[in-house]
Amino acid sequence: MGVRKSNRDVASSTEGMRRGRSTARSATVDEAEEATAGPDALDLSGLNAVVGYALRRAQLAVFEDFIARFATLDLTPAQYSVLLVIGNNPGRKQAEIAAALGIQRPNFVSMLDELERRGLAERLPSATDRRSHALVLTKAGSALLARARAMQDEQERELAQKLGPGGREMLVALLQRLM
Amino acid sequence: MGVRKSNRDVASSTEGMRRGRSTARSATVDEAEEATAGPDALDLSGLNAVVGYALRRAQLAVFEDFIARFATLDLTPAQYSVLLVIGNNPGRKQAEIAAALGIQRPNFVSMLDELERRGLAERLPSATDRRSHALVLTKAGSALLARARAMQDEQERELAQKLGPGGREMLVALLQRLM
DNA sequence: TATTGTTATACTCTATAACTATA
DNA sequence: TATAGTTATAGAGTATAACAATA
Repeated sequence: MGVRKSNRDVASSTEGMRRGRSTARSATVDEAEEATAGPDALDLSGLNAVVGYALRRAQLAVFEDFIARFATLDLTPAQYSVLLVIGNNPGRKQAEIAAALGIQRPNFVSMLDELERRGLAERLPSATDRRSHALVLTKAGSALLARARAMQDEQERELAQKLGPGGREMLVALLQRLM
Repeated sequence: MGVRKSNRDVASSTEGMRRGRSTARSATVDEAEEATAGPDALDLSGLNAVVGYALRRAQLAVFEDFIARFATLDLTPAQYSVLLVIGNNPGRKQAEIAAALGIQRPNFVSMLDELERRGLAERLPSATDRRSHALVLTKAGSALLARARAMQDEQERELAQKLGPGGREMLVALLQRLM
């Protein structure tokens, strides 16, 4: 199972996995066991109780939503994270940014190539080390990042509404403990 | 960014992403903003506050742990989920099992081929429809599933300890709201 | 010697089109 | 005409080895 999908039909991959749609309530107990059973629905109780599986499905759902929103900016989640970290840490070298994001150095090259091609980021020569590149955002990159941040904030607000009062902060705190 | 990794060095991909290691406490507020800052650590505050990013990292960490445990059984998370769903729903056809797991029908074929090759699952002829296959576990498949379940239960217990009193149930309930 | 960025490469996961045999 | 399983294939994401330039 994977996270990033192709750029075609993002929604289809999780279609068979979604069932009941819940709105904001108070978070109390495990509701995984009871499924909105259809006529000949399968028994998925064993899976729904598993933290790892719930994490995977939730992550897919959130990313799917993210990808759909960011399609207008032509940004993937990975590209957004790169712009965000460069923007908050200008002048750092590729290896540092890549490591912070858990991206292999070789794979980071083509990502940067693309961002540079689109005029969003730049590889400046380092003043102290002629091997390394100091990464910065261009004006266009900063502007796009600002728009992306605003869209991301909106998603965060909608997620917070789904999660109920205090739910978002609670979720993030719990997730932090798993890392 | 992706979820499933290659079968070689699973740990390396998230190496650059992990920082502070937290033990069981009570889950209260968002602690994402403060990072265990090293000498010249990067500012990742923007990312750590994002639900989607926290979800991705937590899911990678949990899967990494899962993969390491299940290496002794030579089972991937996907294979485990397939055995589990077939075990709980014997006699269903491929399309049903695949859809329940969010797996594309074409991609499910080779997964079943492998499980059948290892003598864990079987494609029986359907009594009512000569096009479809009724999926069942073999005795060996049921036995392996039992061992896998026990290992998975142990992981769940350890996760519950990391998450603190009521934390696991709370987490699953919150994740359900995102799907 | 070690590190930085890079190229080449391979493997996994995911997705679609199209075929066959049945219904 | 539609469905079940399958084949072939293509695209992302991710991983490693090895190279040149530099430290």
